[in-house]
Amino acid sequence: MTRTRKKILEILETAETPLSALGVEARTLSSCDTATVYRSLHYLEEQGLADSFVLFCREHGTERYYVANSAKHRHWFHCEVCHRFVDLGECRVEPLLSQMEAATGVRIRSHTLYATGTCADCLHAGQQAASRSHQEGEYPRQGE
Amino acid sequence: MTRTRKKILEILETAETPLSALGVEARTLSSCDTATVYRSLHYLEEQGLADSFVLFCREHGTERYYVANSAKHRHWFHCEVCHRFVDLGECRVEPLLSQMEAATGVRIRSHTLYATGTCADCLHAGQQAASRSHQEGEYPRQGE
DNA sequence: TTAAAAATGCGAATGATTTGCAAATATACC
DNA sequence: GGTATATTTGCAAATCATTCGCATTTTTAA
Repeated sequence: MTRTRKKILEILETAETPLSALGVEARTLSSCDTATVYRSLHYLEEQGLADSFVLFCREHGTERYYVANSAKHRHWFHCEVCHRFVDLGECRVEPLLSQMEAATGVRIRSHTLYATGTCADCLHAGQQAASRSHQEGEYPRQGE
Repeated sequence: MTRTRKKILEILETAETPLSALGVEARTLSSCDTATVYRSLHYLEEQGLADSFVLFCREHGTERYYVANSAKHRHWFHCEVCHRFVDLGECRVEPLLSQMEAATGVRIRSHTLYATGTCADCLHAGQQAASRSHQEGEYPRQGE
């Protein structure tokens, strides 16, 4: 493995949350070219050293986020207000997916699950705002 | 609601699978401009009449797919070989998400879950190919 | 060390999605 | 119903993440 790829893998491993390609590039202090970052991330994913998922948010648009695959597979929450990720813990949908596989005859190779909404911090900030302005209402819950 | 938006909603409602914006445009027989299709899909989603999720696949890259929100929220499987969607049935992760909400203090507004791999049809085609060529192996199962 | 293979940097290209603006359509009001 | 106002549509140009071609540099294998 090349120096560049090692460095990028290390960035993913030490990050506490998923990173976009641009986030990774920033953490190399722009010592790697953008194209190289993308190619390295693809490489790491092919090698099973990284996982990724695509997420859309108003602020950042559609971007792909990467996490190191060193620990157990986890799922993430993305705050629509502050745009930070919150760890939702280890994957617990495997059993459901196995049932779906059995029911439909498909062979699942990978899955993507994430949730979006408002994180605890922003929720508190919002409630304070609500008590001041009486404007805050309930967010309807919807799936995707 | 305008004629255009009605037509696009109807396209989503009669589609058996999620559609990309370009898929929707094709089904209007290109009678709507691309920008209008995108704007209408955004409108329908804002109104809660449609849901969407972003999916990456080798063949089509990163695209956003839309489904009508008339029926119960469902989850989808995307075949990496033939690129068709397979219905995985009604959402069954709500209870898990509620637990995650309680554990982390976040407020979930929406979630995305889909799986990718090989559909039953392509699996059979692949097995036939395997019995001829002795090339087909196991796909490692991984999450995202 | 040394040739061949693979990776990197740079700049240009791609492709989905968005935006500005003028024309067309829908809605509100008389 | 008919007109004024607000909203939507079409077209073309712009964005933005991501990818690609190609010359140069780094790795790998012998």
